[in-house]
Amino acid sequence: MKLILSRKGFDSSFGGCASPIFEDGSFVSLPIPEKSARMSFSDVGGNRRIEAVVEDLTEARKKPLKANDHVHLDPDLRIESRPRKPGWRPLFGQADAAQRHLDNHGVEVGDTFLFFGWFRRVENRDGGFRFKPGAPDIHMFFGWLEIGAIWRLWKDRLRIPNWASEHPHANADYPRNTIYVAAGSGTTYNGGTFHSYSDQLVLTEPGKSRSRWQLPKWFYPAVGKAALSYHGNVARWSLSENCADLQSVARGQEFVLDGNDYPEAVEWAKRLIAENG
DNA sequence: GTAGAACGCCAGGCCATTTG
DNA sequence: CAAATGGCCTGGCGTTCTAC
Repeated sequence: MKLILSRKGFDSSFGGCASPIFEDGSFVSLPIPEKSARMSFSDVGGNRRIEAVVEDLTEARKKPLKANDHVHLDPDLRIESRPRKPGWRPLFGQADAAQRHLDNHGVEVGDTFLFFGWFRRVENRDGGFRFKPGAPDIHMFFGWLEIGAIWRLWKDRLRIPNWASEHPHANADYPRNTIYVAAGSGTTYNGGTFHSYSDQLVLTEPGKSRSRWQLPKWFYPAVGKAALSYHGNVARWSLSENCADLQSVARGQEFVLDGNDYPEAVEWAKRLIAENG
């Protein structure tokens, strides 16, 4: 099995601010703006009115984001984000160079995506949201998807089932357009978002900038084995007593780790999902 | 000819610095 | 505080060079 650490949601260029962690510890990864998309912030919050949060957090900017700005809802992990058709399951679409990276690493059915993004605590003051002064910017896991099927839409002729038709990569014409479907059967599936904040979900080393990560010790690149993709340079890594520290790369969306080379990864991911999913 | 190596360029992220 | 700017980094990919 392979693990794929996947950077998704608001970042410094798309969205331009952190996704919020609320005062009760719950959080939501904000979908990135995309003009040509079919849905807006107002359409994808479901029980969580993310459009209000987005407007509050960006209103001081020159070009604030608005509730009816269109968004690319991907990965689509929360059933409650939208009214769903029967049979719905979490989906994740990828294309272009990032999809090639996944192909090159042989990502296949049975592998698991762990999605992370840029998060920061927010608080509610005078009826509006704002980032909590002094709260750190962190990279944090917010959801997962175990691959049950891969729709290689760019080369295989197949009909997208009705329940998946709203996904932004469905009936779209991206190069190497591919959709990953959550594993499962019937109404159960293995994918979703984590329910609330836990230190276990945080990648960023406390007190450091968000790209400096603190990982389990076994993450450290083993001699003769493939390192976490994009992170083969050992100078990026350092070992301390209990963990491996990593200067994560600025570039890249998907970082692949081969469970054959790092057997601890399988249990680690299972536990992360079991305890936070 | 053809496969593979070498090269240069680019995209797309984060971040330090500067500016307001 | 936030916004703008430029630097840095690494895999993808097209082009050219090299070996057979």
